[in-house]
Amino acid sequence: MNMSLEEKIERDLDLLSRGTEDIINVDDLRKKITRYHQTGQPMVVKEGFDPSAPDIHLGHTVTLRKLRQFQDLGHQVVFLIGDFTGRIGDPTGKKNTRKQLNEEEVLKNAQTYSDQAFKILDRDKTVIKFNSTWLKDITFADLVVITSHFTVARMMEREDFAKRLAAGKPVGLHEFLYPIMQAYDSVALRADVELGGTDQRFNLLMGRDMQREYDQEPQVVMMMPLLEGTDGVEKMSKSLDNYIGVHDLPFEMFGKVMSIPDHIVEKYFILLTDVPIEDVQSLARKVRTNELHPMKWKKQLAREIVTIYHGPAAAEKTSEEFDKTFSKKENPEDALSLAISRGELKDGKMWVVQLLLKTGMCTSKSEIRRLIEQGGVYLDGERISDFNTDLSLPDGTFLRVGKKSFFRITLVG
RNA sequence: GGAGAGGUACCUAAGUGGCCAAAAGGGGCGGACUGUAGAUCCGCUGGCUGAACGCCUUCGAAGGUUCAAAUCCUUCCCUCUCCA
Repeated sequence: MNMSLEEKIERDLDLLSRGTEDIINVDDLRKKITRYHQTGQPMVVKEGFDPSAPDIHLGHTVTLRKLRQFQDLGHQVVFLIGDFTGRIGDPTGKKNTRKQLNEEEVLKNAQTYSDQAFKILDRDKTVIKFNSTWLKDITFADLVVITSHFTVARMMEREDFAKRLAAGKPVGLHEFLYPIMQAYDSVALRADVELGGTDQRFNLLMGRDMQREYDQEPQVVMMMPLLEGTDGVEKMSKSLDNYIGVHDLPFEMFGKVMSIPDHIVEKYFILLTDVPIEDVQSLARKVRTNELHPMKWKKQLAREIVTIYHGPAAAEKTSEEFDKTFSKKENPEDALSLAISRGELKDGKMWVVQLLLKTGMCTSKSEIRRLIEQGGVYLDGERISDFNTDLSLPDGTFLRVGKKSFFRITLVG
């Protein structure tokens, strides 16, 4: 079908705006899109990645998916690895000064990081760059010139710096350099668009300022909302252990999605799935009018997400498995296998505490004893509440620890 | 360089000689319940010992005083505020 130029531009704008929190500014974006359609010159779309946490979770995929949309429309994505800045540690949102990483750690993380990102990005349409390429050669003299464009007051506008200062927390001088370097990256790349979370507002805007200083057209700043983790309150992050990893196994991924509170389900639909926006809204409406049960709603979300990372077959299977395990309380099929060598058994028996230690989920025996006394341990569906019990363990015995951990015992040797 | 405040468990934070393995809240874990790993309620939350209320280690670090130290003293490290 033949679209007019106007229609193409509006279509692109609509698509790219889905789920965004803020775009600074939309007119600039429209101008750049128009130029693309007129001249065929793609936009350079940049996002920087801090390689301090090597595991990608759904929180990261919010902007990655947006980058993918740019790619699908024909634009050039630069996956910028902040190997140089990573050694400083982005102060964004931190209540405390971040620990600095050494070069080796940063590079290793960068590798695993980009590998995982290609679960979402189109590898052929992505350029990977390291910001050390240009930042490492900056001299002290250069730095003086660059930093002279910015004032201390300007730096202190930043909420997290101001807050830390007000709270009597330390702010390292080197942390001022982070936004400056990130802004300089935009100059080095001649970025047309930079993507980031809303927490990146300050850093992203610095890029615009810096580009003006270097007589470049300022980049469009596109901010995506921060994704709450499974607790529904805090930003998804590995350190808070409220994350859903793109590498999580289907069952775990499904379960973690099911553990999010109801109020963020719609947001997850918008930011993490390709379900058309009208459908997302109609589902949410049905939940509000009690036409759709919140649990069913959430199960659909879980299926959508598992489908993206593991395919539709896995999603279907996992969904049934979940019902069996938690709604009907049956033993799940794919429990982790726990190998026990026959030599470790005495008269075919093993002490519970010893067995639990084998699972590797508790490191201290006091913790195990507590777990048992509180009734969190089941063997073949029977609760073991005395830690003095010796258990006979035939091959294939089913061990359940707490709500979510299941083991199938395999005898070896 | 000067003056003052502070560093307590995963986090916030109380405790200023014995009643302190250390209040309270958050988080986490377990149980009950059910709508799911959601909500609510209850319990647990340093380690060791096949378990008694027995031992060991922990309140920035190292020493010291004392029958007894998170608490007092000395030195050191770190942070904040004000002044220069």
